[in-house]
Amino acid sequence: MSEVIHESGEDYLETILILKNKKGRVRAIDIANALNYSKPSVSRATSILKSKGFIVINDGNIELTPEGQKLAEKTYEKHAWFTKFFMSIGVDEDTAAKDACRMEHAISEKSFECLKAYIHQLK
Amino acid sequence: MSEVIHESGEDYLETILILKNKKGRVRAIDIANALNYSKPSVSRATSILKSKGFIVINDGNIELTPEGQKLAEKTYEKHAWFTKFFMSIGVDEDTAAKDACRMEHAISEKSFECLKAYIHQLK
DNA sequence: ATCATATGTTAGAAAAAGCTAACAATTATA
DNA sequence: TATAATTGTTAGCTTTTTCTAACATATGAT
Repeated sequence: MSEVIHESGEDYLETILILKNKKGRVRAIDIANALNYSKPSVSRATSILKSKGFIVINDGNIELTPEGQKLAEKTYEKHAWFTKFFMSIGVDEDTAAKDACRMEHAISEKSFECLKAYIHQLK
Repeated sequence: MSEVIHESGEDYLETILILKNKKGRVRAIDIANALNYSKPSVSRATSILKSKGFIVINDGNIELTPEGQKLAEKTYEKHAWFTKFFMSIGVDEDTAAKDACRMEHAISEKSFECLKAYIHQLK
C-alpha cells in the first residue's frame, strides 16, 4: 500500500517514458522487450505502478500520470547526463551506459544538482 | 555456491574493514551494531561471506581474507572519495555520506578511475 | 467465421536480504 | 561456583523482484 517507489519501479517508469517518446504508444509487451523481462514480470510491475498512481492503463495502452512522468523524467535525466559525462571523460560507451543505469538510482537530487552545476561551471 | 558478491556483501566487508581498523577485533555483534542490523542477519551474512572465501572466523573473531580485504578496500576507497568529493562541491555532509554509500556499489572500477583522474587533473 | 499468432494474466517457485522469537553457548560478576 | 548478561545460531516469516508453465483473451489472416 505504500507510495514508495523502488529502484525497479524507476526503471519501469523510465522505460515507459523512453518508449512513449520513441513509439508514441506503450504496451506491456514493449516494456518486456525493452527490458528483456518476462511478460508476467511486467504484468505484475505495471499493476503495482498503477495501484500507486504512477501509471494508468487504457485499453492496453500504458500512460504515465503526471507524478509518474515527473519521476520518469528525473530518472531519465540522470541516466542521460551520466552516460554523456562518463563518455566525455574517457569511459567506453558500454560501461558508461551500464554505470549510468545504476547511478541514476544511487544519487540524490541534491548531489546531482551540485554535480551538474560543478561540471557545468568548469566549461 | 556462486562466488558473486552482492551489494549487501560489499557493505558487510567494508564495515568489517572499518571496524578492524578502528577496534582491531571484529565480532558479529560489532557488525550488527555498526550497521543497525539484527544478530541473525549478521550471522547469516557472515556465514555466506565465509563460504565464499571473503572472511574467516576464528574464535568469534572475523577476519578478512586477502580477497575480502581487497574488495573491502576498493569499496571503502569509493565511499571515502565520494563523500569527500560531494562535500567539496557543496553537498551537505549527511547527504554526501548517504549518497556515497550507494555510489560505492553503483560505479564500476573503470568509471571510477576515469572520474578520479578527471577531477584530480583539474587541480 | 475459424484458426493461428500475439498479448496479457494467474499461480506458484526462487533468490536476496532483512526481521522476530526462541534457544544455545559463552563470558563475567556477585 | 552459580547466576546474570552478552553473544551467536536456528527456524520460520516477510518483501521485492525476477522466473516458468499454463491459461485467457485479442488480433489478424485465410
